[in-house]
Amino acid sequence: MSSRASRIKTISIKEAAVETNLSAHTLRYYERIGLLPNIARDSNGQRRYTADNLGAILILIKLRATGMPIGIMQRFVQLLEMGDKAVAERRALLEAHEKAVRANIVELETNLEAIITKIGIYKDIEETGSKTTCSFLSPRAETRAKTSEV
Amino acid sequence: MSSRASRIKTISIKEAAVETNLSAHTLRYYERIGLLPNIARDSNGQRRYTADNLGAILILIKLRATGMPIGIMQRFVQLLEMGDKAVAERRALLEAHEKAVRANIVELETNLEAIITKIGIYKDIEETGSKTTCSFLSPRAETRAKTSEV
DNA sequence: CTAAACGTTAGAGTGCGCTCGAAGTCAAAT
DNA sequence: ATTTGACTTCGAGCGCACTCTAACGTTTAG
Repeated sequence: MSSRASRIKTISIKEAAVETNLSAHTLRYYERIGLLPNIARDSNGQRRYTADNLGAILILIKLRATGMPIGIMQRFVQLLEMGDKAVAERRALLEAHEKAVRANIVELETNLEAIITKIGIYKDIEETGSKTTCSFLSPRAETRAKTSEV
Repeated sequence: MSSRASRIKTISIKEAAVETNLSAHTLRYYERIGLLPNIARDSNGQRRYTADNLGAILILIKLRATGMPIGIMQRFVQLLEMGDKAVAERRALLEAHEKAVRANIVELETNLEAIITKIGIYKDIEETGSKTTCSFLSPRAETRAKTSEV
């Protein structure tokens, strides 16, 4: 195999920040709290990010973007550090998260439905100039009198 | 029309909390910050919630559950208080929110895809007992050597 | 030689959305 | 008469995920 020293291309924290769309502050923060172990340093003690590091960061970003709390991400990274013998646990963790995200999406869609219905009611009001008492569209109010109209 | 006094059924804050799944604390908080104007009081100064109030709360909850920031909700409530002459603005606000929520759902789905792919990779590892170098499934790492495996 | 540009650390601060605590009022139950 | 319990206000506190500051070190350009 080939490995005579650091033939591997690495990038600075600033470049990594650009690549990942995180701030350098956040990259350091993630490292501090254990989400990014094994970030190499150069002779001046400055961080050098490898392609693998970036790959790891990108998946962490996806986990965050889907609402995984930092605490669970820390657990996930711990499992990563345990190597193949923790693959099953890692999978279980991700599957639990998948379930949570799916539930979240369903909740968003359901609530969005109701909001869209409300938009429709506003359209009607704008067109007819007043509230067409079409009460089955709105479970309450909006077809009502003065108080607490929605 | 019928309205001889308070023939309208109202409920206490505790009951409203149960109905809405918010805490009484949160109901008071929402009122304080202007999300719930016009909550009536009884002779002892205690809050009494009408069905219309509950209706309003329920839609506020849907807005929050879809990620609308409190600040925008305050604006929405202001528009509500202006009555029909602000219907168009209200609709615009909700339509902007609809757009944001749709974008959010798409983002969740996209990221979830990537996570599910990773779950698939873990399944493979569990089955074959090692990493089948099938690099097109994983844009990086996981099919790699020791460092920063994901 | 100095200044700018970039990095480092430890720790403090921020913004959001609640959540709670303290001190007080009131009414019904004992 | 007093206790219980639900309510009130106001302000402080909390958890999360950053985000920034201060003080300092190193490298490069003029």
